[in-house]
Amino acid sequence: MNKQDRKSHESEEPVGRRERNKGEKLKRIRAAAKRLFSDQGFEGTTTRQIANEADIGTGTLFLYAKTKEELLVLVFQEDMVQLRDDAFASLPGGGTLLDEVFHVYRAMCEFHERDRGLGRVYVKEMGFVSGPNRQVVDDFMEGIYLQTESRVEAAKARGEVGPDVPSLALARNLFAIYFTNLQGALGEGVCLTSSAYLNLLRESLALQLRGVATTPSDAAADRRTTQRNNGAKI
Amino acid sequence: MNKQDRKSHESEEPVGRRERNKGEKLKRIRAAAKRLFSDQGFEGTTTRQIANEADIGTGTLFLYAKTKEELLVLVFQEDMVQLRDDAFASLPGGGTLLDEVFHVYRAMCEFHERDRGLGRVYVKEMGFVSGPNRQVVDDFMEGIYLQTESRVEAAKARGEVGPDVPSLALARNLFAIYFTNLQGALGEGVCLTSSAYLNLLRESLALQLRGVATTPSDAAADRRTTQRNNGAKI
DNA sequence: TCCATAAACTGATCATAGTCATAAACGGCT
DNA sequence: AGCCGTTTATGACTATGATCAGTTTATGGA
Repeated sequence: MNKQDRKSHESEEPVGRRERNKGEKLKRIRAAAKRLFSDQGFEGTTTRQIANEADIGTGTLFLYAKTKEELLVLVFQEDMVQLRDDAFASLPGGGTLLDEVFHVYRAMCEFHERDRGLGRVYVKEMGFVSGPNRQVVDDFMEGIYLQTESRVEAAKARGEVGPDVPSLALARNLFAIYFTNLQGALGEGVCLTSSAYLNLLRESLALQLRGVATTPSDAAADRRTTQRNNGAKI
Repeated sequence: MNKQDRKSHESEEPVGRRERNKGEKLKRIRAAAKRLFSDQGFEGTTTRQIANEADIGTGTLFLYAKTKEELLVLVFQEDMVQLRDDAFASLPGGGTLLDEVFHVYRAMCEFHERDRGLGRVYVKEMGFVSGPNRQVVDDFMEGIYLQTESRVEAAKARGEVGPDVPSLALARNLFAIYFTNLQGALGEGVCLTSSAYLNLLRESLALQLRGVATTPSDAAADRRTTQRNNGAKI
């Protein structure tokens, strides 16, 4: 409260020197971690190197990230949020829901293929981040789900998806399918941008949309959906 | 080849002392790791403790498991394979495919709930095991998929599932849904045996089976499927 | 039986993630 | 300004996963 008073008549800065310093350091840490992880990989980089590059003490680093893995989260967050929103923003019009979902997840695959080592650690740690950076991951997922739900709603409006289908649950299932495929492919040596892999992913996503019904009526509608292959040549 | 010759006329043992010793040690390591991980958790146990309990040198341990995580794989393998096969073997007759799949994954959830710390590490490492123990994980997954496919085929025979549905892809998707739900629940504090969580899981699996179609025709058939709640009380 | 080779074993040693007691920097108060 | 409680910074230190050069043990042939 005093801080607010002070701020109002002494400075236009929204924060004191303390906060500002903290922000600066965090930025430096992010930059250092990003550069070093990219250059030397995750395991090839030591926390000391990062601390050094960020020009802080080795102990200080762990005030900003409880573990080395959290540093990675810190780094990836920026890129991934950007990527996610770009992918959703660049959806070409006139496609099916499958086309749209595949478009997004393909973009993510392409991203991870660029640095598989980092991708591996990221995928591994994603689910088990705790502390303040937990929020970062949660927000990222929230964004995925919200934007997917929005596409699902649009598909409902087109009559492509039944009105009683739970959007969030569907979004979560689609992500689960993407994520587990990703995990498998990163674990083995499978190339995430090979058409073999991408087709597999697309078919898996299609299967979630198609369901399991016997009726040949919507099997036709579905075949229409499945065959538009969106540039992934066999 | 010489080994075979020798074996045939000098001893009934299928292996020499060397092999036998190796087997013995592996057993001791497994037992030690199991006991210590259970008692003290994964992170609370040091590799030295395990080596000590198994009565081998600290360096020897790493001849049997390249990393500490591989020790975990070693331990879980026994339990999980057993659990998996028990779960499939104990399927009550007369249920839908959803009932059957849910039965299996619920059993696994119950198992992991007993030791969440171990479960967390297991889920984390599962996908990225390399070296000789990679095979252990692959075999486990193979078993899941094969047995699930077999249930899918049965469902096809009942007319519950369309004949053109790819069994393996479906099995993989169902596992993906289970696995990602598990990961999320272990990451947060969510109880894996709470009916809230189990219902969520069941609904997610149901959604994969139901698909996204508008047709109310099989929505009816599906509702029948979904409501049999298999003991998970709300 | 004895030797030569290869395989398996070992604990001292290393590398590094993460801790902690201490110190510096800060902000509010008089 | 000058003091005081609080937050932030620091690097020596600890704990532990993993390695490796040297040793032991098994094996198969002479």
